[in-house]
Amino acid sequence: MLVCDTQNGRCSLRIVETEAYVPGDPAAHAYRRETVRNRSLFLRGGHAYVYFIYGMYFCLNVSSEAAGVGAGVLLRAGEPLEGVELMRMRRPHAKTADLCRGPGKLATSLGITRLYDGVDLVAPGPLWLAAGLPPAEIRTSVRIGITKAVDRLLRFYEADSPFVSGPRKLNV
DNA sequence: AAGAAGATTCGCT
DNA sequence: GCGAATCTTCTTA
Repeated sequence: MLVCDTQNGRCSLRIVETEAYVPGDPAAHAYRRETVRNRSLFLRGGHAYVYFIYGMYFCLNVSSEAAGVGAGVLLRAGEPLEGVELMRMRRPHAKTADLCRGPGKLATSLGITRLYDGVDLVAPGPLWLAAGLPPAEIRTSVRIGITKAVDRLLRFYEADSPFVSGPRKLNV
């Protein structure tokens, strides 16, 4: 689960879809070198990397390797748990099932901005990861929206979740 | 110094 | 299904 506290209250969700961006991966933001933008990917696993994309959306990653390596897991979709009303205020036109269906939507619904970049997600703070109900079955597919390393099966999603974004074909 | 691309979403056709 | 919105960052000249 992912929990986010803001001035307006608490929101939480159960993570149902992720994508891995691994060391040596041409599609990864950390592929070339450490920069001001991607430095959080180089923190010890469990830190937030929040970036701004397409001039309007934020996306949240969890760094996933030892300090200095540079890798992360993009949180693509979640099942809303706490704070559904607050999420609805942030995305007034979305149906409940769509509140966190997609990386930009997920960040918007939870109120995640670059202010959360670099936060330790396994320590007390405004944003953290918590244990939740594990998925019954995890499936894989190619990653969505990238142009490099397009064949790698590094997208992971809960098989039967209605809160997953994008295609749900088995191992494609 | 300038330009293009980008781990997306939404609205319209 | 397609294109616009919108801006930061990195690359190239």
